[in-house]
Amino acid sequence: MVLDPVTEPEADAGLAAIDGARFPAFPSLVKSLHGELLARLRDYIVEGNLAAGARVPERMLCEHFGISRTPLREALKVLASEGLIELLPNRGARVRQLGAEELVDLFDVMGGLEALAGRLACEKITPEAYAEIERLHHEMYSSYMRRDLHGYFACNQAIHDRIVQAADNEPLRTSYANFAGRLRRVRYSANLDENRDRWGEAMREHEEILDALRRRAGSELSDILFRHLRNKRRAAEGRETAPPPDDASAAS
Amino acid sequence: MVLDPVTEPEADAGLAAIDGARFPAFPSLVKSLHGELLARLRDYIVEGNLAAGARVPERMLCEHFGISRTPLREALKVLASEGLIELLPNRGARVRQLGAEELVDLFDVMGGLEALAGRLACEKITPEAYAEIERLHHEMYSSYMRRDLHGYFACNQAIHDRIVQAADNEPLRTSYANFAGRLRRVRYSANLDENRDRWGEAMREHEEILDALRRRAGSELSDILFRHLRNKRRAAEGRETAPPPDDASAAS
DNA sequence: GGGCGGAAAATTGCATTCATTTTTTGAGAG
DNA sequence: CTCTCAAAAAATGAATGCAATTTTCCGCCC
Repeated sequence: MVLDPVTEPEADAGLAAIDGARFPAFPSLVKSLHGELLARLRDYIVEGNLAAGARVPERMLCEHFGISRTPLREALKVLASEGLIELLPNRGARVRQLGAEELVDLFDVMGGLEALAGRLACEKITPEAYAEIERLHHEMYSSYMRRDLHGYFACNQAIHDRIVQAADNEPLRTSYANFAGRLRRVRYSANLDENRDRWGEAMREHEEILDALRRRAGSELSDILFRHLRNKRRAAEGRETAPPPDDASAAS
Repeated sequence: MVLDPVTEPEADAGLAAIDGARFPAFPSLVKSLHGELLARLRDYIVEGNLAAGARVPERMLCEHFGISRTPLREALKVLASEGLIELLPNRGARVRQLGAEELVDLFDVMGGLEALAGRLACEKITPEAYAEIERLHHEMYSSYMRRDLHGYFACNQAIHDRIVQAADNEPLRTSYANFAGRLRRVRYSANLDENRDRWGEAMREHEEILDALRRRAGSELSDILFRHLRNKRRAAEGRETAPPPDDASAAS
């Protein structure tokens, strides 16, 4: 069984792009059909093909993926444990709706994980990996000066990913990917284009980040990264989710 | 189906007791038979009824819990996503064996989560909750002076849990519980009885913890908690897992 | 016209069944 | 006696079947 006779979940421009740093989730799960389906279903939901709060139609997904209900339901149970959907007894699964408070909580956890990643990265990063981050930082700065939002986002994303990678901690990577996935459904129109102040502030924070990392100042970097995420959230506050899975960039 | 004909897995005093502030893991999962089975199976494994690295016998567990393979397999998939077991394609599930590096990584993540909890607690803790922690701290100190290891452990555990509760962040609680569960299989014979130095050091660290919390110094507390966990790990280093599910206390 | 009640349809949860794959077993060769 | 290899046995992964619950739909009453 190869999971083929399906119309490829169209609209996957969003994730595929950022996918450069695809995390393996759990090695044991990526292999073996079940893991394949799990990843596909996760993407399907994360990309917004299902409205927030909407019912998850087993039947429909079964034919969409060309499988029977058993593996699908197994995948749903896992996605529920990841917090992406919720299971109502006898009433099926629903796409988890994020309230404002939950959003804040999730951002804080992301901040905590990035803080941890930064601290660990200071201990473990190789000179090469640091050099690469430095390069990305300068490229980002250049994008910033050019007001190239897209380039800026890409570098920004890459830098944060590199820091997590540099932490060299598998459970951390997995958790990070999980929370990032949950937040990916959220669209912040905190378009930096409309928020020059925040953009400049974010850029300054990144200067601090690079500086702390250069000095391998773990505690400091940890602090800065947490605050950085806090500010990112504040800048994006009040914005809701958006069904169409078009643009996948997130403000920083 | 009522999931009855089984000897109740006991010894979960840790999490269940603290329920004053609700530890629902995921609300959607605790209700509904599936969640019940999931919790039971998780406990069954965490408590060491299955040897580390051993095969997870579906057939046996089915009759043990009095259910068919379908719900059991769903639960196994979830436990795999939690990292408690691993799924080998066509070769079933195995209890995850923690190597030394993974253990270190897990401890670091726990440290990161506690650090985050401390930071958030400084922002959100109520005077009453703080007073309770202060009380526990003094009780712990008293146990320390009396060389009452059991009392010391209990207070220590309670303090860390209260800090997580005070952070008032559901996803954090869930993640924390998840990682704590993974580490529960590990028995550190870092018996403070045989390690007076570490005991005193831990006590001093707890003084710092309380002090930072009193001053609501989030960054500081964050730092201390991370270092505290690091030291805890170092003191416990080199110890392996233990099959018998007797005593459930973990060294600090 | 706007609910109300109840039967039909759909959906869910779990058990059972079936096709593959892996593991075990045992006979025979070296 | 040990190793090899094939057949039997067992286990896994997924599909299907079935009872129970929920949702939908439609005629009916107010």
